[in-house]
Amino acid sequence: MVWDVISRDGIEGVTVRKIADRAGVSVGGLRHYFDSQRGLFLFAAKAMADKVAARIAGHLRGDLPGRDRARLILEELLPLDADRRVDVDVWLACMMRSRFDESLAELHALGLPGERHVCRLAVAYFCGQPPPERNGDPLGDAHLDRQALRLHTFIDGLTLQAAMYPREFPVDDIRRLLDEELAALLPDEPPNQRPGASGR
Amino acid sequence: MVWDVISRDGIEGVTVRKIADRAGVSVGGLRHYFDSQRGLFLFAAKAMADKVAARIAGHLRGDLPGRDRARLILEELLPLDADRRVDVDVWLACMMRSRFDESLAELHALGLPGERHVCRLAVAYFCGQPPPERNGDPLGDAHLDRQALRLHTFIDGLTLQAAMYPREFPVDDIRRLLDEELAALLPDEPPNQRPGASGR
DNA sequence: TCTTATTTAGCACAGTTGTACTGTATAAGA
DNA sequence: TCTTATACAGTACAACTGTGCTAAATAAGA
Repeated sequence: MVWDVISRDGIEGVTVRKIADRAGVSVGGLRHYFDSQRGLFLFAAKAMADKVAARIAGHLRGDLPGRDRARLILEELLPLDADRRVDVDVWLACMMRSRFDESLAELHALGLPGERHVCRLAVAYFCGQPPPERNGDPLGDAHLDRQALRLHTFIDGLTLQAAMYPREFPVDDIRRLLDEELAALLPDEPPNQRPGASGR
Repeated sequence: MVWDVISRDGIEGVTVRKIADRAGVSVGGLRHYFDSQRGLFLFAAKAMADKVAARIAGHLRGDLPGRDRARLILEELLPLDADRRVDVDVWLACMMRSRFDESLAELHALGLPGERHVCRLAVAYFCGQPPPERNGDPLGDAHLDRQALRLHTFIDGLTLQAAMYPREFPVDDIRRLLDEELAALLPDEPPNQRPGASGR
């Protein structure tokens, strides 16, 4: 689909003909479903976002220890396997393009708040706090909310670096970096006690 | 120049005609200096990298308190004014494209190590440690080097977020987030003490 | 002055892109 | 059966792209 093309050739390689070829139809056939390229693009991007959101929602059900659940949630944002690598490539490309392409404004508006909410969810589960209800709600504990935002920024950076330099960021390293960051940001002791002593 | 076009219309808006228009020459005139579009692109990208590197090198001279010097260095990587916003836009666009455009492999290869070295420099100055000499050298203190890599990832994330959502990241907030991260990552205690115990 | 090299302009050309349009199967309903 | 709506294929076209080529302007040297 569109995703593979973006992930393989970059977002500039997305042409109606290439997509039609890959989908096994003709350009006219494609146009029957999408009246314009922007429609196709928006559909693909939203479908991808929905897919990731569904995977995350799947981790909200069932009963796991909070920290495991938090890790599973956050790992959906990282390029830890072929699927998620494609997701990240598409996501970054769409975010980049949405800065200049007005037709992707909808995606742009949902991107940052969506990720932020996911990070808040993860932090809440990690610390055994009640998760925020609606999308923009901050965490009850102000300090914890700040840590959630720091985590968000860190994850965005890690995503970017790992996506751009996959050779320098093998999967195990990404997981380890995430774990270390979680341990440093949210030490499992009463918060006014010395938070050092993280694994060394 | 090329930079303005990238920053205004995105990297996909970079065409020889638009650049020639903006530069006040004709397409033929441009071609006299750059035999191909890739040459032009590479030149612009390297010139931008050199400009930023020169600004950072300027902060290495003179004598300032280590922490101020560290902040000045790191702030060169963040979109804190119009110039640096353009730099960041161009840099992100080039990094993105260099994943698929083989002619930018040189840039790609220098991107991550360069940023990493800058972060190591900043951390060294911030903590009064001897700065690394050559580009790939890690910090002497292994823990400090890990913190430098964490800082690097955080800064990449902050850069990305601030570049994509300038409205949600006013300059003062970016500065504050950087300061908070520095304070959290590198608490100002005697260096042989356990890291952590950041006052709260 | 004439000669020559450099710099710039303008145009042509082939290739690619998004999109509109026409025709043709296929399936369903009456 | 005929009718009709849907799902495609194929093509045409205008716009735009990078690049090559030719010619003119300009500067410099002798």
